[in-house]
Amino acid sequence: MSAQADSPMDTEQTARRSIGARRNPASQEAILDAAQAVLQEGGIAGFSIEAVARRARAGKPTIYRWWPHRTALMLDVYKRFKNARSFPDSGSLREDMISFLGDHLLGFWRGSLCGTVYRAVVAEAQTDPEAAKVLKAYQGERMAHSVRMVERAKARGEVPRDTDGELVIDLIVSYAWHQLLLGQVDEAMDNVPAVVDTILKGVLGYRG
Amino acid sequence: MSAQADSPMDTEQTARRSIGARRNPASQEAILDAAQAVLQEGGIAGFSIEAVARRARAGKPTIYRWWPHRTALMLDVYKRFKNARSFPDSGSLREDMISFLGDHLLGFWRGSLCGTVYRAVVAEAQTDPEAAKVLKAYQGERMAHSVRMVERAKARGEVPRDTDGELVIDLIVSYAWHQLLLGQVDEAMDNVPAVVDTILKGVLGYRG
DNA sequence: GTATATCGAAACGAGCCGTTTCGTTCAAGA
DNA sequence: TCTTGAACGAAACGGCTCGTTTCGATATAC
Repeated sequence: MSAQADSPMDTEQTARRSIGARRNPASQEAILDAAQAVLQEGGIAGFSIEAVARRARAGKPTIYRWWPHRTALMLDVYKRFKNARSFPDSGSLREDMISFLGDHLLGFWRGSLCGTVYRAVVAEAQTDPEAAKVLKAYQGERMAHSVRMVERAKARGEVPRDTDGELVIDLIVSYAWHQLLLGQVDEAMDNVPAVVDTILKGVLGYRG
Repeated sequence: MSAQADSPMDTEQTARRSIGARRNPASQEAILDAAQAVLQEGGIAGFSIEAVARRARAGKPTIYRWWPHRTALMLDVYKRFKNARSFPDSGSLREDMISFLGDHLLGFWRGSLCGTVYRAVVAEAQTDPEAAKVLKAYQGERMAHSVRMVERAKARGEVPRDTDGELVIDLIVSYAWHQLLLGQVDEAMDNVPAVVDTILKGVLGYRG
């Protein structure tokens, strides 16, 4: 996260100008930095093209030229966070799930302040159908990766072959979303093992 | 739902005036009707106090006087839907949970078009901290009611006394939220029994 | 009879929207 | 070498919604 290393203010000291008949990478960087800063500070509420342009010392037309919707800009910010994080593979489904929920989802959102950005994206998807489509596609892609956790457990004989892996992942992700959207990520960290155990073993002592 | 019976247009024909030094119920009704119509037609995107006031033929100050935030107005619209629905009490926790998830949450959101309103409320809570507080309070209130489902099961000896009822409810609600916010309520209906069974019994055949 | 609180209407300044115009900068191509 | 053309930041545009204020009319409560 290069943006984390630098102070939020020093996106650029000298005024940027055109570098000829091609896109200026410095401007692109500065705009993304500014968008990230604005999102993290004010959430989606304070996120406006005007604010981003001011902060980046860029012209509004420059932003509109390269990002058709403000959702596209937000998603680009989010993708900068989405670094290559390898999925857990501890040899135990329970450990994998705990790491997935506590580390990959909740911990990641909390630690990198990326949760704020993600909340904004989810909120935007409730408004803009285009954003909804992009988010849904992203979720599908993540699901395809996450479900391997369960597939590996099947291969180990840890769970039966006919286990619905997508349902298991979905329950975990749903819990994480719910806590994120209610602003309870910190508190939710404590419940991680209990959530995983409930999904794996159900309500202990349940007599159906 | 009286608002469903009437045409969306005929909130009032004659202009409403003050009826003295007290709140005008007709105006309150007209504003809620208008807010509901605007939300259902345009989602949160087209929802503005101006639009509601125009449609209700009401003054903006009248709205601001009685609803401190637009979120409060949206939530009031939602509550009009949610009223007078008794929680399931079938004598079986599994049946209660299936009814809760499939009927009370997903089915309700789908059937009454109320899901659109709720999505808007959740999205708004990502923007406005005040809205987030209101929504969180509402969730807490609902949780207090929902958790009785589990308490009754404890009384029947269906689950142990030390079962974490809030966690069980939370997992159900989280799943419903996730599907709602991704616009997958219809598809989610098919998974209701599987979700409930997973929460109650875990992954069948899991060998931890 | 008077005080008081409500109502709808209209207008306010502020902010952001998305677009257009303008002068500058410089790579690409003739 | 010289011209073309795209990208840049700055500024301004008309239009919209915001939340607030002012206003005259209304009718209850005291």
